Amino acid sequence: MCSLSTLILKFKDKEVEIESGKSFSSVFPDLAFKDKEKIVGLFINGILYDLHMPIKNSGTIEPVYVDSEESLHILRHSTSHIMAQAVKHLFPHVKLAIGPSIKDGFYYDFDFQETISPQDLKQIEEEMRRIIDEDQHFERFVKPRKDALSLYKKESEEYKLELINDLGEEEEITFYRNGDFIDLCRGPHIPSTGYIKAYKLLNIAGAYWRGDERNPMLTRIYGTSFFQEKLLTSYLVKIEEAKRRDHRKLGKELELFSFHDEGPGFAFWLPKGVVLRNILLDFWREEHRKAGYVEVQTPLILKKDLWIQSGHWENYRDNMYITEIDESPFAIKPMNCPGGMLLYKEKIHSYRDFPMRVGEVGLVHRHEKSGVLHGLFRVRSFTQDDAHIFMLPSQIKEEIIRVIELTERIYEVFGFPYHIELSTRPDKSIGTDEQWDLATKGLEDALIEHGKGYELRPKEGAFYGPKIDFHLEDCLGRFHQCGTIQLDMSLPERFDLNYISSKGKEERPVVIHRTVLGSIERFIGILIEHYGGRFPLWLAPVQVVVMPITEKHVEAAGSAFNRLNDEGIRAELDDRNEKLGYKMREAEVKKIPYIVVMGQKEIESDTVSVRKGGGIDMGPLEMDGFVDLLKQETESKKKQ
RNA sequence: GCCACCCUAGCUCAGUCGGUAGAGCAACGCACUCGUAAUGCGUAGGUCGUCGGUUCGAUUCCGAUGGGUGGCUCCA
Repeated sequence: MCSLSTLILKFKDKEVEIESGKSFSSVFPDLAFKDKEKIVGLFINGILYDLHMPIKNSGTIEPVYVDSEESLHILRHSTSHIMAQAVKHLFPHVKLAIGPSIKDGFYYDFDFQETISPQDLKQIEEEMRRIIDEDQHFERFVKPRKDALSLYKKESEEYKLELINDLGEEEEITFYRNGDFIDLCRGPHIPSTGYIKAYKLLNIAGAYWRGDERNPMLTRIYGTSFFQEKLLTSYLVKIEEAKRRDHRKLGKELELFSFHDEGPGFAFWLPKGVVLRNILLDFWREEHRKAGYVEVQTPLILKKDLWIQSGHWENYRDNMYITEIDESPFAIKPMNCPGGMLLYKEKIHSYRDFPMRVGEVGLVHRHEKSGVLHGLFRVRSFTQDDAHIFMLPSQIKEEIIRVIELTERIYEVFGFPYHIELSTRPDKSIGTDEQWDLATKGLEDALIEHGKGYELRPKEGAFYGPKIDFHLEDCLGRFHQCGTIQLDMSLPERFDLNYISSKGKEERPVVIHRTVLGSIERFIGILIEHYGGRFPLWLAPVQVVVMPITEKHVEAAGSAFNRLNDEGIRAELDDRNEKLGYKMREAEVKKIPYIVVMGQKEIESDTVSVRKGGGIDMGPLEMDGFVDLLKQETESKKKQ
């Protein structure tokens, strides 16, 4: 890198010569960009820079305009600085940690001397307003390490000192200044604070310094910002929509499940919730039967010795509930696999049995830390749609592909897009390097052959093997981990599993653990939010409500209800002595798919009046036709 | 587990700068017999999460504890 040389910047078909070390803002007059005031950064050879950075390489440049994804990143990073600046004005003794931009906004971590509560956010926002209105210019500068350290020593900014000390010797130590605020920062930043047209501080949370629970707990303030007020508004509307769809709220309103102080993290299932669970499991069993699975059930409580043998005692004990029976220690199962291993050993297996696909809808209990519990998404007791597949090492790839395909078939019915992650060996694990390499390669090969892309998650595997995880994307763009495929080369060893090979010798089988839905509880939570409580007909706990107009029509409504009931349709009869509008409203609030009205007209014409949930009047239908319609819609598992 | 905040009737929420509480909906009763998102009137319902402290007096202030919410760490 030569600071005195001349650089050549290419933009479209133009070329400009500039002096090395000048910033992009100084290049502007020489390049014919349109809407220059809307440019907040540039790509040079595909790498993002802001307008403050000195140019040190020749290359092709591409402007970054307001409202692109990259520009939002720049904007939000700058907004986090302004928030820190405002906080520093209001709380001069605060210590600064870090303040990056994140997916939907930004945060800054502070070490406050005083406690900060959500009420303080308003005041901070007001101070930010002042800074933004001043339209302070951002300015980038470099400091020698020594100066940078002494600056922060003087101000007792211990976190900043730690950050500088962690920077490599050869790295430049850069700062950004706007107004009276200086922060150690790589950038990029917007040209001036006035670029922030809309911002909002959202919430306060605790966060460990550098994400390590052994470190001090800092105070994190989250916020977001946009280049346009209306984009902030629509973001806030989206948050409101997510609140409306919250499965904890809908679960209560729709009477699906409940939680009680007496069992934190343990869901209670109400009649309608149980209907939903059973429908889901019926569907699951049907798909698994077609895919060649059998189903078993293993006990909830098993002896400690078993958990020692499986490695859970050593690696998973903190998450296990321990109990005692006849003075010997037992544990409630946190996973189904050890029980499954015992079942395998029931008899001698031949290579001809393979692959053996053994499902188990198993209730597991895990002690989760109290702070992580979250509705059905994170509970202490949940039902895994588990299966263990026993097979030859040579069958790994094909079998994993079959599991992926089964998973896809099931997700497709709900209309969930998803992505796949491959997690490799964690620090705390059992098994040899060789086993791990082989298992990881097996998963990798299957993913490559299957052809859908995947993300690599180093060290995120289970303690007994690498895993493939499926992350569903719901209708609000949030991700949820559901299915998982884990290749296990350790349990077969620990349980001394064997099969008789074609050569008549005892050999070690390979085991896959896998789930598709992951946890029935979590999956139902996701379904509730995905559909906003308005389930497609095949899943709806109540499919039809029949309502007579007055007491005179109760009998006719009753026979309509009986007919539906006999046809296997989940119907309810609302024969309360209430006005039609009242009952109608209640059925709509409960998001019932179909409402049947029975009055004089219907009795005379031998029809039923049908209203589709959501307010669509379908007019009078003959009962036979209506039943067919319901059956077809149920059968097709139509998405909405 | 950690940080901040919250906990008042079945639900959603007012309220009390310390003098033992109120609305709407729901429930129940009565009247109305009704045509596609709330008929009217009335009745009942709360030791203000629990325990302790300060105080003449605590739902209110303080402390502990339980549960929840938003995050962090962890995870199906």
